[in-house]
Amino acid sequence: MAADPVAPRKLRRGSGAVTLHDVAKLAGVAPITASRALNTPAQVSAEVLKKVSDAVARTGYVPNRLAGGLASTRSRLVAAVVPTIAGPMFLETLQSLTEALAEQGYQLMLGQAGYAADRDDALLDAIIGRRPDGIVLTGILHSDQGRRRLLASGIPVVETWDLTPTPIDMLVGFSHVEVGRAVAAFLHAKGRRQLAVVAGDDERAGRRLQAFQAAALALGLPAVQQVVVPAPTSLKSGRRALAELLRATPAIDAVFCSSDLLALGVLTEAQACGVDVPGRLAVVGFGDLEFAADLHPALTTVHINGAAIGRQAARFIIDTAEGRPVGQRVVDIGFSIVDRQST
Amino acid sequence: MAADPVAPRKLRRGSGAVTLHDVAKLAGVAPITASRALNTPAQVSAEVLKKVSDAVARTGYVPNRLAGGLASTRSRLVAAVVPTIAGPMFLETLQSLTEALAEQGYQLMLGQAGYAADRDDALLDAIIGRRPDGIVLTGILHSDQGRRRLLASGIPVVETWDLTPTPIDMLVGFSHVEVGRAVAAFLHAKGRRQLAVVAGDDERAGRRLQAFQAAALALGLPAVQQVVVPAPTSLKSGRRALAELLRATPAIDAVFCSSDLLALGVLTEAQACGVDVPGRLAVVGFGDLEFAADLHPALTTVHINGAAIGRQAARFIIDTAEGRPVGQRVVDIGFSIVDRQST
DNA sequence: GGCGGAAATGGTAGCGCTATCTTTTGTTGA
DNA sequence: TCAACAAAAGATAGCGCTACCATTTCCGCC
Repeated sequence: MAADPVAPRKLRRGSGAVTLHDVAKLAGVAPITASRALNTPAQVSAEVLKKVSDAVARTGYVPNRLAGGLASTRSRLVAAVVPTIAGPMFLETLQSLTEALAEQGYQLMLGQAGYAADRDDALLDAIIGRRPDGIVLTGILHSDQGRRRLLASGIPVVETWDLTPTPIDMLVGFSHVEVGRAVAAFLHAKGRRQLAVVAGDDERAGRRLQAFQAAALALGLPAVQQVVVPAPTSLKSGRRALAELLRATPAIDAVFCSSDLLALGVLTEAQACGVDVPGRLAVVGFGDLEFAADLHPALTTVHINGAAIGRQAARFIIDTAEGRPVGQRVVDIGFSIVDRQST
Repeated sequence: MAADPVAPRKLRRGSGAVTLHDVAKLAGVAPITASRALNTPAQVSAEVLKKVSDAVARTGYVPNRLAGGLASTRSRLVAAVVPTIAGPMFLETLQSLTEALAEQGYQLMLGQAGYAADRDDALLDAIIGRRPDGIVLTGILHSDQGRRRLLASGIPVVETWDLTPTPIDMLVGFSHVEVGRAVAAFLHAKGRRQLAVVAGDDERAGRRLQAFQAAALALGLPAVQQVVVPAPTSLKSGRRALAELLRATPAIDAVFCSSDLLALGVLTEAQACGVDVPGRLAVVGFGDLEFAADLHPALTTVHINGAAIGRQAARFIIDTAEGRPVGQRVVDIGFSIVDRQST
């Protein structure tokens, strides 16, 4: 065999991985045809389809979606922004979101906004730079400027876990005001009169709290005692808060907590202090986390269908990305009060 | 003004967003210079730097990292695979991983393997297709074939939460066998003799369980009772498991649970049944989740520094991606038993 | 004063894929 | 038989960025 006459300046830059060209060559078709065989198999003859599938199997080819995304301006990436992943509140939403996206070939990128505003900008750069096909906002985006940047980026945005009057784009959530009202009415109907609230220091919990207070007032109840604890909420905060409440106003007969974790803390402290629940004190949580039903006493709480929120958010984004029209851009997923033993 | 003499076939395909070329033009430099001003500012004069920054600010330019990743074969994406995000166990690791990555301009992609093996392949395709600079495995990757594919992909892999004898690549974790042994010795030293285990049905918990049993045997204790519950573990499973244990073997005086959630269930059931903890029954958890310290009684548990695992995993991947040599490729992060009131 | 060499800038050529258009092949009916 | 059209396959030209090489500029120094 003759030696290669030309000594090529081997300026191979690529990753060295199998490319669509390799597959096409092996299958004996043009690259573009191989591309079609993989992406729109209906446009290709059965024979070509087989040759390409075989070539893919033989080479172990995995399409480079960065390249695909660049060429098609569809990255099949979706960003989710949460305050922090450590709080259990949004996990169910994230889980169902990830799953629903994965089923359609989309991948979730996770961004944590933290509970402080100053990282917003860096986070948005990181996200927008990846050109996701959509952004799911769970919990607050702090700055108005951030909202404006998102809008300017042209990326579809789904806000979740809320029902704001002025959504950026699409929205799946429920009314925190309604929750506050409903819980106040619920406790009143159960004969509770001295209501208290333990709420995390975040904007939505604040809205529930205010609505709760207003509703209690409207029902002719005495002033609602309140303790605000730092976000993210924790069992410890709940214990401390109840201790504080009992010290300041021993007569309280119901506590509405802004998370189930807080409620667990309240329950724990009550037990440690010998306060009977629900005899002397009713406790209501928020979120209906998995453990709520099996506590002792089982926790009465506000149930939010977090998984449904995630699925709907995925549907919004995928529909938009695939060019299907999205009819109703605002979905109220509702909530329900699960009446268990703690009230 | 004369009409444009050439009617260009406007085949603008792009996203319409500001590109590096736009910035360069506005700054009056070549695109490549603008690129350097953004990525390696040290290689550029102060004057150019200023012009480019101004142009960026004026246009609101956000670099397209898909294009950058394609050109440089460095996506600055890192994939994390967890069994499910809904279990609280790995959250701390995920959180610190996300943060540590974000600080260096990397973004996390989340993949859920589920507790079943059949989605492995699709998940790997989705991940490998995005050409991440690294993959963090938390919890098991099911199939051996999956491991082989990962290896073949050439992507750096960090396995976490374990200390396997044959790591794929890099590893941050601790020894589950040591945990099992240490807890057995701990309970024995506390005078407990009738040990029991409630363990989730996953491989690592199984290894802790076995080591625990073996150690108990070696210490001359009677056979360890065990209940295996489905993964992911839950409070409910814990309650049921204790009920079952007490029915079958009322004499048990200590329970080692494979998660804090399970331990909370055991504690709850004990309280509901009037079983005194720690008087009659000692309870040990695993994970030291945030709530463990504030339960009543405070939960004795095995502390794992999940945040440290996340940080180390990030360091591994970033060092590898930036071409820095990684010295020690296996890091034993250790564990400790936090002795609180439940034992 | 001019030369070596570093520092700063620019040009070119892709990374691996797909949108768009063009060509070829196959099918049908008048 | 061949125009008329649909289906299948291919050619071309980027997507927006960076690696690599080439060029220019600016010093210091013998």
